[in-house]
Parts: sequence; structure tokens; C-alpha cells
Amino acid sequence: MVEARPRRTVRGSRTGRPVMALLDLLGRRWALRVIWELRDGWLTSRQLREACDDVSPTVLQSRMSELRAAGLITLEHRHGYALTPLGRELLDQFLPLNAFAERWAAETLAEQG
Amino acid sequence: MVEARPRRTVRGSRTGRPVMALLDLLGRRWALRVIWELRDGWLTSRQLREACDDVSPTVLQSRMSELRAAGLITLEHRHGYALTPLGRELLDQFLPLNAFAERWAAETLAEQG
DNA sequence: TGACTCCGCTATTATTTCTGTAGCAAACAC
DNA sequence: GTGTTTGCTACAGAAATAATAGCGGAGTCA
Repeated sequence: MVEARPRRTVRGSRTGRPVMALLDLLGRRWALRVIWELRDGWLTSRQLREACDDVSPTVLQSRMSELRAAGLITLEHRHGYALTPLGRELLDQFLPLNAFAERWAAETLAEQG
Repeated sequence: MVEARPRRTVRGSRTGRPVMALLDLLGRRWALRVIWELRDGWLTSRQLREACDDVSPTVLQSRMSELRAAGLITLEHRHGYALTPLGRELLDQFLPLNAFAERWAAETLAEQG
């Protein structure tokens, strides 16, 4: 597994600039979705798995490990997974994405049927 | 190749809700990065390839086809690729990500060495 | 105690995606 | 013509993901 940590050479960036490392981390399968699904609070690993359309536990565990190492997600006994304050800040930047997606859907379907 | 279009069952979403389709589309390798690299204007396919750390042309072409089908990116003869107005709106939501990435880098490195 | 349930997580194999390299046909310049 | 750049493709190997089954640990309750 490749960890994405800033200021190092990471997958997807020769420079290791923070934003490149972040784009790489968030560009892995289910990463954005996992953060999205944690928007309302704690979820156990199995609840999270179900929320993500029964994603394979292999990939889910990989993503959770990476996102935890990146300090965006936390895991607590008897509670499950949740966003850290930093992860919450990241999600807050993505929340308007929902409204955008609705407009995107309308325009795309209008043009392409 | 799987197209990501809203209100259909797409890869990564059984419901086909627009935001899920969008998260799936943006969660594919190099998708976020490509949009990011087009922030300053037109780039030819080879300039774009170079900007993305010499990404394999196979994947790049896949992403460009998908993003064009999604109406986020356009291709014009003798100019190359650029964001559509809709794609520009999407990027504008991601631009603050740069500042966030810098803080993320600082905090992550401070905690984990 | 022992059976039960749910937790986070792992093993294994098959499939899909991505990488890396080379090269194509078309359009333009000289 | 020769040369260059364009978007794009073929191919084989490497890596990531999917799908299914199941593990040990911790809690609950009889």
C-alpha cells in the first residue's frame, strides 16, 4: 500500500506538493464517497460498507487506513469511524458539490438525452 | 468503458443519484488532477500528459473521453483541451483545496513526523 | 460457563484498471 | 516531398479493485 503524505514523492506526483498528494489520495476509489457518507456522524465499518453500495471490504479497509494515516478520519472503539476536525473541514468544502451535481445532472441530461 | 452519467445506474452507485455519479467520475485516477491542471487555460493532450507527471496516454484518453461525455471538458481543433463553463464551476469549488492541502500538510507532518 | 452477535479486519482468487512503451493517421509548415 | 505536432490507439505487464468467505476479539445475555 502506498501512503499519501505531503512533501514526499507520492503516487501521482513527482513534486510531492501537498495539493497533488491530496488529489491523489482523494482520487482513489471510494475515498471521496467514504468521506461523503460520514457527513452525518459515526458509522461502523459495516454500516459504511453498506452505505457505499456494499463495497468490497478489502478496498474499504485500504481506504480507511490511508484516510486515517492522513488524519482525515478517526476510529474509536464501540463507535466506529468518523471524520476528524480536519476531515470535517474537507467535507465542508465538498458539501456544495451536491447542489452542483444536481445542476450537472440537469444540464447533461438536457444536452445528451 | 463505463460512462458516468446521472440518473442512471453507474459504477459506484446503485441509486444513480447525481452526486454519487459525480463522486464516482471524479474518483477515477487522474480525473481530479486533470481538472486541476486545466485551471489556467488550454492545454494540448501532450501538455496535459506532461503536466500530469507523464501519465499513461491510455488512461488520459479514457479520462478525457469520460469528462467530455460528462460535459465538464471540451476539445477544440488547434487549441486542445479546456474546461467547459460547467467544468469551470466545478473547479472553482475545488480551488480552495490548495489552501486546505497546505494546512493539511502542516498538521499531518507536525503530528506524524 | 457457553452460545450468540457484532466489531474491525484479513485471505484468497478473479477481474478490472492502470502503467509503460511504441507507434498510428491526420493536419499543418516548410 | 520532409518534418513536426496533433489526438489517439495497441499491446503486454504491473497494480488496484471486486467478490466471497471467514478470522479473532469483545460485548450481551442465559
